[in-house]
Amino acid sequence: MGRRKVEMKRIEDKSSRQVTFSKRRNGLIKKALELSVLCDAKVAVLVFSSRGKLYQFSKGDSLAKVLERYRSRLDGEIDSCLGDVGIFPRNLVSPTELVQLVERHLDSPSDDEFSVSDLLLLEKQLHTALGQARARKAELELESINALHEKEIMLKKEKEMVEMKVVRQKFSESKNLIPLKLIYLLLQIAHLKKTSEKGIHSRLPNQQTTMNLLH
Amino acid sequence: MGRRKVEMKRIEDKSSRQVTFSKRRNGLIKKALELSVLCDAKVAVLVFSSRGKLYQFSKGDSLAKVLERYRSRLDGEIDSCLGDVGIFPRNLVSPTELVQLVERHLDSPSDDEFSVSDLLLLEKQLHTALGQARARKAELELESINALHEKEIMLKKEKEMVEMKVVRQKFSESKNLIPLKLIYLLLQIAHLKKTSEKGIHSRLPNQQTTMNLLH
DNA sequence: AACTATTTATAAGA
DNA sequence: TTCTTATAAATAGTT
Repeated sequence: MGRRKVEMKRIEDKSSRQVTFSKRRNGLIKKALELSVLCDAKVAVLVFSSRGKLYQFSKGDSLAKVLERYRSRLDGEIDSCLGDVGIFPRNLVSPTELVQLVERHLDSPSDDEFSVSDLLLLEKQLHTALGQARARKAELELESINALHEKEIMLKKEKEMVEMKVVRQKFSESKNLIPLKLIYLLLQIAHLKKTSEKGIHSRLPNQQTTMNLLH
Repeated sequence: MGRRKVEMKRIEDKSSRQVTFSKRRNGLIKKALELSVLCDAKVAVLVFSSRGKLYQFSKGDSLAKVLERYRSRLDGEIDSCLGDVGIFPRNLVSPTELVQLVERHLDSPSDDEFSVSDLLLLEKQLHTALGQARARKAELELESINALHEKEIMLKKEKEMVEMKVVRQKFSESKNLIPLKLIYLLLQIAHLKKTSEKGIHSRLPNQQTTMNLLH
């Protein structure tokens, strides 16, 4: 819809490709807004320029929620850390061995003072706190891409505080800390596997600290 | 762009809202396709109708990758690890049922506990796996320099160092044995959830076995 | 689901 | 880049 019809293929001229990108990106986001408003739908649009810059739109829900919703439908995606946790023992013991181990344990469980409900509660709390921080952060990001970084810092600190609060509280109540330690290790491994596979550059507790924990 | 101009507000008539939704959704996705082709960009569009049905488009990358890219900017991965651990049991059985199931196993008398040397071996194995993953990750990290990410990493480190400090302190006070059984239960449940949800081949003890163990 | 009168998006030009 | 404008494209209301 311009002076002439354009072929549907990559625009070779860099300059006009840039101009078209800018115009059409705005157009797409406008259309997305209209769709969400007129039809009361939840819409998310993510656009990465070829240079990697991100433009986004979402309405009807925080983008985080839209993504969360999408993730819950994902099929082949190894997206959950539990999936990763699930794989890892295969590298340590054979499946058969593992089955035997588990069966032996379940057939004659021990009297463990550790409360599973405590652990589940803690995890639930963590999940809630993190989810809230995450959703709020996403909202703020949508407001201002330019102010993203400063807000990120603030939110991280906020999130950190919430996390620490829960962790501290839980630890102070618990007499049995080891299970969390192991789970933490599992999560670390899952995380590291995931990030190294996908080339994501975020980090877990640094090496030195973790080493100390282990010995 | 029709017979008359429409106000930018929710269409009240349900039928015409549905028609408009369908038309504009297709339009939006077409526009997204054009943008990605003409300008060589990575574009993802997610649309949820008000009844929750998902329509999507992505090009230039698998949608999963686009989302992953977004997620990597949004959150540290460990957040989602914890988050996923936190929510996983819900889809399997009710939280209450789950807690009861697990506790029933744990509360029974024990005559078969893992030895300390078994646990030490497991830790050693975990440590090895962690180290390997970390090495792979370090390689990848050398490749990419991104100022924003660097800052994110620093923040993350800071946060996690504080966390680990607390964790380490607490652990140093503790000398408990590790309830491996709990870990295995978690793994089983995770696996069950995964296989039942996603219909993926078994990786851990197979589903039948695990089911039998749980009931 | 088609049709078409109109509005809207945008390609090229300034 | 931004604006202008001719034209292509999308679509609201109709059939």
